[in-house]
Amino acid sequence: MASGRKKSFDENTALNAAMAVFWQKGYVGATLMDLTTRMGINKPSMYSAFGNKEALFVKATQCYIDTKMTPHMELLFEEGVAFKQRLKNHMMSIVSMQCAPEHAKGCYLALCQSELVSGDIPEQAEQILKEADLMPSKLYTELFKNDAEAIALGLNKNAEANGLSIYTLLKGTASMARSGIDKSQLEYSIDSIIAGISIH
Amino acid sequence: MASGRKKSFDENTALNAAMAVFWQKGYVGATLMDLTTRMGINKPSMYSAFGNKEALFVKATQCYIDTKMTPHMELLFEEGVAFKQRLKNHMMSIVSMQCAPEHAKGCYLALCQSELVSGDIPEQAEQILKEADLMPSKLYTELFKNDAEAIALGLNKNAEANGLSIYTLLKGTASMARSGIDKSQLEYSIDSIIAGISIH
DNA sequence: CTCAAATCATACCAGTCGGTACAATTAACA
DNA sequence: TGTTAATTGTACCGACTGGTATGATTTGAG
Repeated sequence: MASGRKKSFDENTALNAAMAVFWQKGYVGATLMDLTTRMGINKPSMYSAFGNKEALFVKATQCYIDTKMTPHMELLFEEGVAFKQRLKNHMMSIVSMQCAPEHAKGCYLALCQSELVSGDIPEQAEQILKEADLMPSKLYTELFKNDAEAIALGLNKNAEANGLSIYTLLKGTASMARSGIDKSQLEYSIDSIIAGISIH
Repeated sequence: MASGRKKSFDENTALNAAMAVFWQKGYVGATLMDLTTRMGINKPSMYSAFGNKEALFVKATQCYIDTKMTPHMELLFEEGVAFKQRLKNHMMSIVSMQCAPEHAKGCYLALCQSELVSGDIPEQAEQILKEADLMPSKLYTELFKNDAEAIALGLNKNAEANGLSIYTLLKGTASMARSGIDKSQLEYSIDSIIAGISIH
């Protein structure tokens, strides 16, 4: 069975490039020209490797979740670290990424989720974005509800509200980071608010 | 001097409709079709009345600042109201707008500012968006720095950091609101964080 | 009533959008 | 070394983008 010409690009490398473009321009704003140029391939290669723009976006988004988002989440459950410190490590780690110079500022997901209201986002893209938005909410709530230390501090009483406060703050830093604010100033805000975390 | 046919639409009404479209879709996402349809006019009428898409956007944005943003700012300086209460009134008023059902959820400015990173926003649109982003930062900082009550509370020591914390939180509620969260839950977050406002 | 000025609707412009047909190129197997 | 399967580059598709030229319509002033 003769099997043909070799692929001249690495799919994973190309996917990371696509992720960077969506991170910068969102779903609608990213054109196939933007994508294929930065991926270093041309349209037919992209379509044969990923399907279409929507499928590429879904894969790029999943790649973001797996490689960028998940590592921050694991900091929340690190053993031998105090509850508040875990929370702080988690948030600082996220803020650091939001301000990193290697890619677009802010949060890939927050940016693309803001496009959902337009009604111009295709179905599967919408689905993964909505799921990704619910995930941290649930995770924070469960953390506040089940963590032994959090229970001892009485933070489990308002687990959901406390979780939403954390999430709200991080969405705020994402937005501020996208506007180009310094990392140090966001860290200072996080520090302040964590310090006063009665939370209630 | 004969002077012709009457305009069949009200410019201000049309401008408000355009504002609603940009609020929903951002600058790039809002097409002339979207705009003219919701404005109830056709393209030549739009171009003769407003210039082009960019000029329409600048006017719509200025309209947003004047009619939507400014009123919230005045709550910060209301006489006979305690400092923390003014801050709370201000934030609650903004959150209420971010969740209002009459128009798109979230913040018009935060949405369009997030498009700046793409590099696809024309010059004058970019300028007004950047100015509008700096304004609240300055205003909060000055409030913390100069308000008699804030000085008495020692909040003037970290005026800039405190101001940025407020702004960060409100950008967060804007993002959460856009995702469709309930107003009551955001109010709860604001309440909690204002309560613990040592701020430091 | 006439005529000039302003707005209206239609139809069009070049450029770009996401997506593809097709043929030239490349490589592994027989 | 052919043969065949896969990838590549080019050139194209209809639909839609922001923006306009044009002529019909409507108005007020003389």
